[in-house]
Amino acid sequence: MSTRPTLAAVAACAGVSPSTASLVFSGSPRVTPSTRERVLAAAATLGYAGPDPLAASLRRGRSGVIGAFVGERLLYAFRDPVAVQLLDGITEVLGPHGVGLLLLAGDTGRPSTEQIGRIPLDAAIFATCGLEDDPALDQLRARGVPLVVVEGPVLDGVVLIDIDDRRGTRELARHLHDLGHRRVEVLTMPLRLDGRRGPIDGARRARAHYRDVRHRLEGVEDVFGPVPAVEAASNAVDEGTAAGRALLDVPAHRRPTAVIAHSDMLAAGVLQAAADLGLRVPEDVSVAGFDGADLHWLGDTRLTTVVQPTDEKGRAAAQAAMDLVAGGSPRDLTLPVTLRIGTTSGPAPS
Amino acid sequence: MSTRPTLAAVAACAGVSPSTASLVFSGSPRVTPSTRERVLAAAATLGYAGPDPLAASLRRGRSGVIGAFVGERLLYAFRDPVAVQLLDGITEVLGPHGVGLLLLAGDTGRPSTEQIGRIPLDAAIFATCGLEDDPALDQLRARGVPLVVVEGPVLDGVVLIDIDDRRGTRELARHLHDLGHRRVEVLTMPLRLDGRRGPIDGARRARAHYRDVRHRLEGVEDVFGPVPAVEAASNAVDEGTAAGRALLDVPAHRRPTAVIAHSDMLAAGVLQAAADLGLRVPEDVSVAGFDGADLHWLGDTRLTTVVQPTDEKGRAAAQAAMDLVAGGSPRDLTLPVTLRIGTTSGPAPS
DNA sequence: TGCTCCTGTCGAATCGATTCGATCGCCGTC
DNA sequence: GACGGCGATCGAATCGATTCGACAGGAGCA
Repeated sequence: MSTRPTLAAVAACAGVSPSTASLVFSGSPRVTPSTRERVLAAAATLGYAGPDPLAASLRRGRSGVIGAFVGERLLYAFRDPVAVQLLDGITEVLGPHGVGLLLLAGDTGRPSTEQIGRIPLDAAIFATCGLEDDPALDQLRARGVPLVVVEGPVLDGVVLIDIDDRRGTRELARHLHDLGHRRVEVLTMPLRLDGRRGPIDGARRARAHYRDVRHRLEGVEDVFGPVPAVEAASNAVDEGTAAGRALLDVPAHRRPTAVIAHSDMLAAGVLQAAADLGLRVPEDVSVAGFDGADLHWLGDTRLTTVVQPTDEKGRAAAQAAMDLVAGGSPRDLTLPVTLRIGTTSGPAPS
Repeated sequence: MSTRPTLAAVAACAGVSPSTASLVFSGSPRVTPSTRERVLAAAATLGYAGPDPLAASLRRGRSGVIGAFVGERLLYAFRDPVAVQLLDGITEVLGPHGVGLLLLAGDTGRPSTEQIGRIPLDAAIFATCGLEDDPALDQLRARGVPLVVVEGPVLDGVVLIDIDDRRGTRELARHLHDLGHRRVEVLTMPLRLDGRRGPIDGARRARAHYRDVRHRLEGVEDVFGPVPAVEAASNAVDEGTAAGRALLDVPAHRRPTAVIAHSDMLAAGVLQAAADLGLRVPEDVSVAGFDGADLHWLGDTRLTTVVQPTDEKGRAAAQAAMDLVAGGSPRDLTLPVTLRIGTTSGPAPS
């Protein structure tokens, strides 16, 4: 009662050696049915529910836990359909392997360096926080934990799962260019997580933390050349609305004819802002996004966007992590994106 | 290079015993600064990044990981703002304690009984899946893992964090009754996760898996007596829309004057259905929800709802789990809810 | 009957750290 | 000068299972 029985106790009770008992619980076929039954009976008698995962993990050298870092506090990270879908893709692969997913949120100020050192992880996936100088990342590297980053920094010995951000926004930009748009503005996701919003200058851009943001900007510039860009403080709909209002609530001759947002969430906000200002989409202004998330509350409006294979990205990341744990050395991967033209882009107003 | 250094190696290199080295890494004040430095220097030389969490866990008897069960597949569970907020509340407490949150989703058919047995958990929280006969729950109980259930079944030795569902819907029902409503219908969350939807009969109701659903139904009946109820197949907006259409698309004299949904998500769907049918809310029909989630896409519409302290619920569950791990015996808890009257409830049409 | 081969079971080492009680040396005090 | 006390360090047991190589006994074959 006071303490849970051990495998050794079960073995003793069944009159076999601990090794044999262990074989039974690991489902080895090399143990006689009668012996197996005797051990299981002893286990039932003693109320033994199977080997202690901690001890087994130590011996095996693996804990069966893979960590996923999401940059922000959970509450905000999970408002982002892309983050959720990514995690879903990850669990889809991990689950059947009997591997658990541990969430690590960089919420409470200090990114819990303490915590990271104390938790048994077989590998870690940097899911939505591709910082280039994340201390948590460094620490895990030092500990020798296999690492996978999703759209993160390029680092030695770290597997990178990427998407072709730049090509995506380039095609999108070309689409808008073909429609006659010349006055285009970009609304980006945060360059750093410091709550800043507003126009992006060179200095700010140079200090960008996130590679994907840079790439999505470059794709647009491949077509339009230098383009005014505005930064949102977070990837949230109301951020998009606020930024959209600032972009669109100007005299018509100075108003952009198209707004390219770096995410569907932000684009949805811009649509809202346009509606608030009485602007028609796409007649008065075209709006485009990125991600291909299905934002059900948009109703019949189909956003013009760059569709990325988010779930595939999650699965690939998880698979890479599993491979690393198994001792393999999976290769970096860049997944393709596709342009999806919806009802929010049209010819530039004359 | 081939294998990571151990604490013993560091100790040897520093010329101290393993025990002393261990003291250094656990930050004990009882070790001389010069010794400490020597050990740390040796660690740096060998590239030792701190004690192996697995070994430490085994010795300590704790892994620093707490599991959270979310019933459905992640993708669906996280569409529910309540689930997300609950998890956020949990991490809010766990994070500062250096404890990680492991997500366990009952996704892939078999609820991964295998997985549960292999993962080192200090405690588990059943977050959004209060099944009364969950095999995972039984297994964890057998293993002696401390358990907390949120709005789940009442079980011996399991801490229950609850909210006052029944009182909440009772007050809501009284509000509607006071407004003159007499023809009221209820739209419930799933009674079981079997994908069934439609009117609920006695047999179905008797086989309900979820206590909170029952309680929310009883609260309404406390005021209105037996009331027709319809079940949604999941807690999703479009489920609410489908059910709402079925409820409202009938001749006016048979149409309910008020629909009480068991969640804000479902209520949002009903609002959508009403809009689709050209019904005004609340002039033609009143709609109420439950949760107090802020569904930003509702715009200016403020849903009449029962507000539950979701984050507080998460924090309480996490705190209880921490207490259990520490050897305490936290008490069950029932948190209060409050009625919030919005713009979607008004006098019954005559 | 004797030898080999195979199968089921056992012993013992191992995974890597933590921790309690013991020890050793040093300083202060009587 | 001897002894008490205290603080830093060390030894060794322990956490609970896994696993490899050894071993014993029975079956098959010559």
